[in-house]
Amino acid sequence: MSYDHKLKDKYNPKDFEEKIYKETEEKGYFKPSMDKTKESFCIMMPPPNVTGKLHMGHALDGTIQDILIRFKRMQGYNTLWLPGSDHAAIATEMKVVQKLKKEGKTKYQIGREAFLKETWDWTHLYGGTIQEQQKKIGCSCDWDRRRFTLDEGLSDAVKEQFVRLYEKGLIYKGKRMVNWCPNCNTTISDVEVEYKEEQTHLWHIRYKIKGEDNKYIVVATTRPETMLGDTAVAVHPDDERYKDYVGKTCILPIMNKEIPIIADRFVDKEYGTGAVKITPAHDMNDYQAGLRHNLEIIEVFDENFKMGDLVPEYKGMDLLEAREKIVEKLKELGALVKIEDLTHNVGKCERCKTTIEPKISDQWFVKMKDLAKPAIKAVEDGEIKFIPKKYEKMYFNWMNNIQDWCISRQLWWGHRIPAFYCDDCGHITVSRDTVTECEKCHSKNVHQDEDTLDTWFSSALWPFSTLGWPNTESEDYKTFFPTNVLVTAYDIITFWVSRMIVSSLELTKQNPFKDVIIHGIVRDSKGRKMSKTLGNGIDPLEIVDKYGADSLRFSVLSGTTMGNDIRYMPEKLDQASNFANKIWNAAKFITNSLESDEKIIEFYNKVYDAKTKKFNGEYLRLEDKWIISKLNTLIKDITKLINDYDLGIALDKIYNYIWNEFCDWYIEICKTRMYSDNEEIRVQVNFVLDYVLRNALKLLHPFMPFVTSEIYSKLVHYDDIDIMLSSWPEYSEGAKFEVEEEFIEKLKDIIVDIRNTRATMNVHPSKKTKLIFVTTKYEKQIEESEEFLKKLGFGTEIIIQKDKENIPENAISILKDGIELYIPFEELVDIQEEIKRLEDEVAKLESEVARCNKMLSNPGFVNKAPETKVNEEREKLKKYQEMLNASKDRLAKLK
RNA sequence: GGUCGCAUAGCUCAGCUGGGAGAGCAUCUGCCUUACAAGCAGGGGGUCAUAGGUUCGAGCCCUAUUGCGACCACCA
Repeated sequence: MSYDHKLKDKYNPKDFEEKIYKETEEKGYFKPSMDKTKESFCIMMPPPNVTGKLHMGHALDGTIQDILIRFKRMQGYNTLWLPGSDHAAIATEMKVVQKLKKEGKTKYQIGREAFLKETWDWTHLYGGTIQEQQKKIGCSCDWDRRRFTLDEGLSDAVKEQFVRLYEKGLIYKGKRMVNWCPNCNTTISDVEVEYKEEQTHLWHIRYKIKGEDNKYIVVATTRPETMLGDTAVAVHPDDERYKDYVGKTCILPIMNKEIPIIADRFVDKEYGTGAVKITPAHDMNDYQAGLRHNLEIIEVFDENFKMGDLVPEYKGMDLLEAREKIVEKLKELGALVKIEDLTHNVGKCERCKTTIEPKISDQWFVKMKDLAKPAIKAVEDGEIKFIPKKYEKMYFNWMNNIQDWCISRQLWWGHRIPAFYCDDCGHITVSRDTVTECEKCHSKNVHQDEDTLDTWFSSALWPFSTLGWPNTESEDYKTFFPTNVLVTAYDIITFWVSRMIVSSLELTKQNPFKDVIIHGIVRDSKGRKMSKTLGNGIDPLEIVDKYGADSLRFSVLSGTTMGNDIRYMPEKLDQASNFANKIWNAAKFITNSLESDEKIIEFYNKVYDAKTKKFNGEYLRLEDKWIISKLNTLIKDITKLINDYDLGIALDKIYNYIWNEFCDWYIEICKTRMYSDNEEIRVQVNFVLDYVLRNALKLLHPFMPFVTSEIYSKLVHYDDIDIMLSSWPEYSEGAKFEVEEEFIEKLKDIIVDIRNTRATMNVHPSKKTKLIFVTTKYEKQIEESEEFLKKLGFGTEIIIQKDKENIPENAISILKDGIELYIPFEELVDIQEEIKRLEDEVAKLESEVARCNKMLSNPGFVNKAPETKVNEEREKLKKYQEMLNASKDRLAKLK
């Protein structure tokens, strides 16, 4: 059989990336093998918002997961990477609301049912784009198992969770001060509030102390209009100024109402006047204080955030208008002490920029304290590990101070709360199925709660709802749960990761995953967050288009550490595509000159014993053993690094091996053999080139799947397996050649030294001379390198001898541990130059010897440092001393 | 305010349980050497933020200071 080994002349990712993705997906390579004899490995992709577009964060997230999946797949695991998307309640609902707005409609006009239909339509239309984009960067997920948080199965899981928690008394309905957006008419989670600096005033108002003439307490407020609802004035308990007032009452102006003066630690003595008016209905802090002190809650505004009817005069007024009127009135009454300028942060709705109003309302809550306990323990016990570990602190900090979780949202797009109210007797039924009859009074007048659940309530189930839970008998659930790894950014540890652990432990009694890999955020080259408003975002798809997916993947990972933010340097893309190009050219060179597959395979069978995994060194040359040995170590390192999730370091190591060792050194060395007339020699070197490249490509494949795939298919065909399904290289003792490796390192040094020496001596590169090696240790190896050294143009003749006899007087010496090299440059050498060079060398060696001596004469070091370290130093000293003496001798002779 | 993190070459960052300061990019020098100039061979460049402490020995451990960042809470 003959195969096509030809690579295109130029590296151009467009020629093959899309093609390879399509082919491998069609062949079903992304699906799990479901081989029962194999261990399973599963990652759940954090579901991107269905409204989302691929950004650099996704690119990083996807790349990390894809690397792990491809790595485990090659290692033979039954691998599943399950993708999907999140319905993203607010984000999606807003998109549709905006669309309706353009058409001149509101969601209330068209009604809930029609609105949901619109939203589903929108979702079907735009929801798939991010998946297509993930394919472009090479994500090898099983797309057939893709899930959506509003899928039927997942919705059942959500109901199941709600009902179970409710039945255990862990979900309750309660009043809570929430962020309310008067424009969107909904509560907003704290995360969706953005703070903006605003110019305003601090109004100082005095409240008369009851029963004392001319004694007042002055409060400072930014919101005088809420004073109508004041039910107390608070001061700090340690505040000397107000000590006498605590326990007394004062008179609320305008309302002419008597309210108590209380002491509470939340008051900041330094701020304002140190006295605060308490309006429990319209301020988070005041509400809490109100609860602590049992204060009445008086609402000042009506539902539409106009003035209520506390004072008929202001009824229906806009808040700002009312503020003016009230301030005027206070002035009139002489209660206004002063107006201070103030800049402070005001909460705004992230979507519509309306000022957020705190509001008391009925909401559903999950009691978190008890649920959090096992979740904390799982991490404490190390059953769930965070990588890097520092993020466990963040997790603990959140979990140990956990508050009850408000899960209801006044939105339509989402899982509707499965609670049903009887209009006649008010009884609440929580049920998995739709309730049409009150279970208490059998009235048919029942209606379902209008609200939906927080998006995270469904995302919390993601690791198992996607596998069929609550059906714990499903094949996928049994095979893949608990999952292995979760990959995400640190900003959602609290909202998502913690809640998945909680839900999973409560509902399945198992940990949802074992390792949580936390990566940083991709920032721009100046270190700023990428954002739409700044316009500094980098579109990963543009990069794929220009540089290819492999380069994108390389650029987000190379030189990074897990967990740290990544400053995205576009220059890395050049580095990446240069690298791909380098491999391409090397591969082109190798495959173009390949002998026939049959001959190479025949040689392979001769040199390698598959049973013992051992190379027969007799058939290999020095440099072959060296590169194979290096590869062997690399395999071990990379496997460990990926298992430890040190992906950035792993990638850089492979990069370094391929470029600096394989291309710049090994291939250069091999050229003479590749052009040899002797077929045996050619086959031998072809085999090694192919062997090393093949395995290096495998190591690189998880990182850069496309270019490795394309090249791999052009190498010698031992079998027809694509690189994706080929087996991960294994470290083998039989591929280790220790002595030679050590020698090659020396040889490299020697060559550099020869070059440098010639440069300092001003010897023209074309001028050749004899090289005299003096060694008792490496005769054999030098003999093997002879051809190579000559080819490099270093010598006309290589002489190897055991002692220093017959060395010309003025030969230049290069001293290495175990080898001395003499270059008789007599007629070319400037004696003065050589003396200078030797003097430098002596100085260098002297300082080394001094350093060793210093350490060894330090009694602390000798007595307390580990013995191995001390011996190391002793040996170094001996070595340097010898070299120093040799150099000194020579210097003396020259002089 | 609470919690956590970061500070190392001009830039972006590595640096393991404490034991002679590293990579890539940039820069400089010499090379169009038959896979690759998107390349090859070399060189220069650092008081490891500051001040103390522990230690025979600190980039690494401890304390304080300065600067930057993140998360949570809050901003009457």
